[in-house]
Amino acid sequence: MRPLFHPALEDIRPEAILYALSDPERVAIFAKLATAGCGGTCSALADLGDRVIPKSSLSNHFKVLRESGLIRSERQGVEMRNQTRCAELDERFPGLIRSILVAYGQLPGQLETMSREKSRDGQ
Amino acid sequence: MRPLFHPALEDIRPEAILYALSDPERVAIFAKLATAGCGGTCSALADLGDRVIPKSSLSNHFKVLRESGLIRSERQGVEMRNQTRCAELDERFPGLIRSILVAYGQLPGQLETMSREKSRDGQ
DNA sequence: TCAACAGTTCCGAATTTCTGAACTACGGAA
DNA sequence: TTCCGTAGTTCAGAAATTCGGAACTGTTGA
Repeated sequence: MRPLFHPALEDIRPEAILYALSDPERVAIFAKLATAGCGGTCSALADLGDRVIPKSSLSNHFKVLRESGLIRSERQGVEMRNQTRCAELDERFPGLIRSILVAYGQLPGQLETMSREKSRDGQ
Repeated sequence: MRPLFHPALEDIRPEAILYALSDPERVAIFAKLATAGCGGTCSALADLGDRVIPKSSLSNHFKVLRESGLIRSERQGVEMRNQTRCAELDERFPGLIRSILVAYGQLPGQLETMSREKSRDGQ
């Protein structure tokens, strides 16, 4: 297995982020990952409720998320641990991830403190 | 020529917005359109500096932008007038368009007053 | 009626996406 | 050590999408 590629923060491109998150399945995966308490393994995320994502497709979704800079993946024993790079990303693209998740109606609790411009003026 | 389709505000899907703006050429077009004073015709937007977009590709870019709900197109005589739907969009997806354009380093002056959560807390 | 222009549609080539099947990597049991 | 089971990756070919030149449509002005 070839080593996993993760772009450096400064190499993350907005078009890659938007492309990765223009697929509702990937958004669902990313949003679940951003939810504290989720193990972050592939198999834990395959079930979308209405359909189970084939594992080759799932693996590809993780690759797209990883190489766009949205998540970090690390092998831990037999499984893969995935976590979002939200904090870093918010530094580089302030408010971007947050407003995307809000648009999808997927803002998880953990992210509610991500951007400072949060609930300052009543909304 | 078949009539131009524009989605109603409530039918606009975030995945379509992100997909449309995951292409840097379309972002460049959209950002130019958002700039006050730009005529908004296709031919006025074909020149990207480093390359001229073929007109069939350009027409397709406009179609993607239009059908995702990002712009409104209206025939005016022989040419087509295009304008962004930023104000409406910001109502439906607060802060989204703004943070995307900021991420691309493309925030035009007109939009600086778009979102209320702007420069409230120093940045 | 015709020519010129702005933009759209068509269609074939190139690229990308999808997913089942085969494969690799690791851990545990014997 | 060898074998097995589990987690995930890679491969490969079918399907879908994108790209862009050529032909076409709609509009204005002569």
